[in-house]
Amino acid sequence: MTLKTVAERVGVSSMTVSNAFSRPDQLSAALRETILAAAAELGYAGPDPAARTLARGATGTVGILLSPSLRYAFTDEFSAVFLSAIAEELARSGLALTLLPPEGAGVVIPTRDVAMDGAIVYSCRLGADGLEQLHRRRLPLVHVDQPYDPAAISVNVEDADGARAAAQHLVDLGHRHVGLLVVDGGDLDLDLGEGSHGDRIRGWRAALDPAGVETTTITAPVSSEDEGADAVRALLAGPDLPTALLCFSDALAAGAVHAAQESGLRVPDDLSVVGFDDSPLARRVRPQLTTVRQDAAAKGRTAAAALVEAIARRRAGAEPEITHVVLPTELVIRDSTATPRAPEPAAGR
Amino acid sequence: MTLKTVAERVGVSSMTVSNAFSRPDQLSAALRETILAAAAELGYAGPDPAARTLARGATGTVGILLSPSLRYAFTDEFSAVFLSAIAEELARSGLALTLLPPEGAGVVIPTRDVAMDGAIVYSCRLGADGLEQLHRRRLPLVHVDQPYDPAAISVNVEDADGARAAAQHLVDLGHRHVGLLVVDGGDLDLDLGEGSHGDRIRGWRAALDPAGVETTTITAPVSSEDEGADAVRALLAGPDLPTALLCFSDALAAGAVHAAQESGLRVPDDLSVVGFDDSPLARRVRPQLTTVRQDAAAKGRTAAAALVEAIARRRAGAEPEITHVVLPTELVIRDSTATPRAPEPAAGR
DNA sequence: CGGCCGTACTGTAGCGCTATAGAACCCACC
DNA sequence: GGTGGGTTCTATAGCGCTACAGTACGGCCG
Repeated sequence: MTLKTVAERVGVSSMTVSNAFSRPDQLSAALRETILAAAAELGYAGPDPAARTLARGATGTVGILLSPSLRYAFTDEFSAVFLSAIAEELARSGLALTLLPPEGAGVVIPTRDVAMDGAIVYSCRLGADGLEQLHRRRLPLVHVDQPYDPAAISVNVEDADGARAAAQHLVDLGHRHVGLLVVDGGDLDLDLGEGSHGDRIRGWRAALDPAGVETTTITAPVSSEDEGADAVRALLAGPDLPTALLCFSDALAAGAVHAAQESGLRVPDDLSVVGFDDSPLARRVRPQLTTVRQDAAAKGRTAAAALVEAIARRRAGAEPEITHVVLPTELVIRDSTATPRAPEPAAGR
Repeated sequence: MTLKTVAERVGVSSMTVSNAFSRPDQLSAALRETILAAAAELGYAGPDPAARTLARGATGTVGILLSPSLRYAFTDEFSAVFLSAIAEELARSGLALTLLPPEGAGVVIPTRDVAMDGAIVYSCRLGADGLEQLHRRRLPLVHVDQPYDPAAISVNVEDADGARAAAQHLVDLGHRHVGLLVVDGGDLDLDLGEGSHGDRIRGWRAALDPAGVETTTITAPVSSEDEGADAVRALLAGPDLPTALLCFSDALAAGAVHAAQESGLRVPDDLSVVGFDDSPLARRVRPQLTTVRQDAAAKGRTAAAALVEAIARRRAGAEPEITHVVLPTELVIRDSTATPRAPEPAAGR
């Protein structure tokens, strides 16, 4: 059941049937109707996508490499908005979005073996297998929240600036001991972390260290409310509590708030909590979270649009245009931060 | 830069190079090393996926058709867990997951034009364009939360039973007027809705109607906390309030709880609220939600596994085996339901 | 020493489609 | 009435790979 089957049935060349499906302006409307009717009657669904892909050199799909786990991307509300914005922007160009498992399991490795027109790389460890395979394929690529690479089209946000503003806010309120709640994928070097992660930590430090603020770093395995709560429970069980907590994400911050409230602390009176992202969650938590706003939907749309353009240039045979977009962040002060309850007379330690 | 380039460089046939990449057991280890080294040196990334797809008849990708909007799938936490379970289960077979925009925008229509080995159809309107295109392609398909179709492999949950149990719980508590908070995609016939949606409504009614309970139906455009809150705010602004609310999802129920609390009502004393799904959200809301539990991860894994098997059978030339899995639901009684505050002396109306 | 098997490699024929160039024909228009 | 220019349809040559059916050869056995 191919183009040829239909062509023979109608008595035209297979090229004409191809045109009936793919380039309607190349034949008369009447003949096209005849052909489409014959195809429908034969149960022919249209040109085989695989063959078309090979002949045209375009797949209609774009990949996204998410790390560390697929689960994180869906669990985190901010990330979910980002993903859906990408998918929707791509849909406007008729492109589907393929989620690429970061590590190939067996003999088939999606990052190497799935046909696609380009890919978005989202907060992946450098050196990850999948990332290297994508690069080797010379696909049009857009990096999002990755460390700066002059050779790669990238979309980032002002992570460091936003984080610094958040930390400065705590310093200004008078906090002298601040907890840092970050994500530990397992073997990241936290203080020299890559991409967003490292930038935020560096941003916090840029405000805290010069002010002589004591810090305590705690980690959650992934960015989720439950993991954030667990990490903070462990912190609260120990001595020498910080008076404020800077969190890598709103999800972690929300978990932190719950854990604090559970153990009888009041937020912000006993513990100030700052999130990051300003996901919808930030306004649902009570008290509403002070956080650093970034626009997930804009980030997704920007990345998708950049990739669509890169693909178009490639197809036109043009040189790729390397662009580096940096979207703004903004400190949003809500109800989860306040002056520390009993300001310590002097710095501890 | 093709197989042939590498073949000529090494001085072997292109078939041998192909084997070096795809069937290591077909050549000596030494030659394979030589070939791989030459490929690396030339910057050859491996066999072109598009050509391989055409020649082998397998793509390494599976589609998922989500409706009504991509956004919903990510926004709803339950659905996010379901999706990530699918993606993870597929990854075990080396398959990637392609998100298919439900309606094609332009000349390229993913459901018709993207190459894939099979697809999962998730809570889609029957008659949706995308759905029909997938069927026409005769792809291995698995339906999830779709209306019963004897010809389609399907995974469903006991929506009606779960919903009936939830409604019966309210009846047993003595509620005589219950609100139904459902999703209105725009033009669904609510009472005869399809798939999960209709089943849940029918389940509620199966307990409420025989007991003579008065019902008020309100709708939210999508299943999200914010939309649920909006819908309930509108309800609360009117007269003749129900004493309990049955919600299509936990997200809607959570929004309902927030809206009720906002306007000074206590849950469950002034208003009982029942969710559906038992997503992680249900335990985060205060009071914790009474809800109908279904296992999102199991549903995702089951659907993915069924599709993988259907693809394998197809590849082996075997007849498809039509299976219909129905996963259990379970009423989970937590803190958001109670006896109505001031039991009306007799039925109203 | 001939026959037979297993391993290692090769040649060819597609997979189903589309790009491109070109053939056939009709319609003006000078 | 010839010529140029549309429009409509066709023939061919790939796209880059893999399945399959070989060929070549070394070793082992009777």
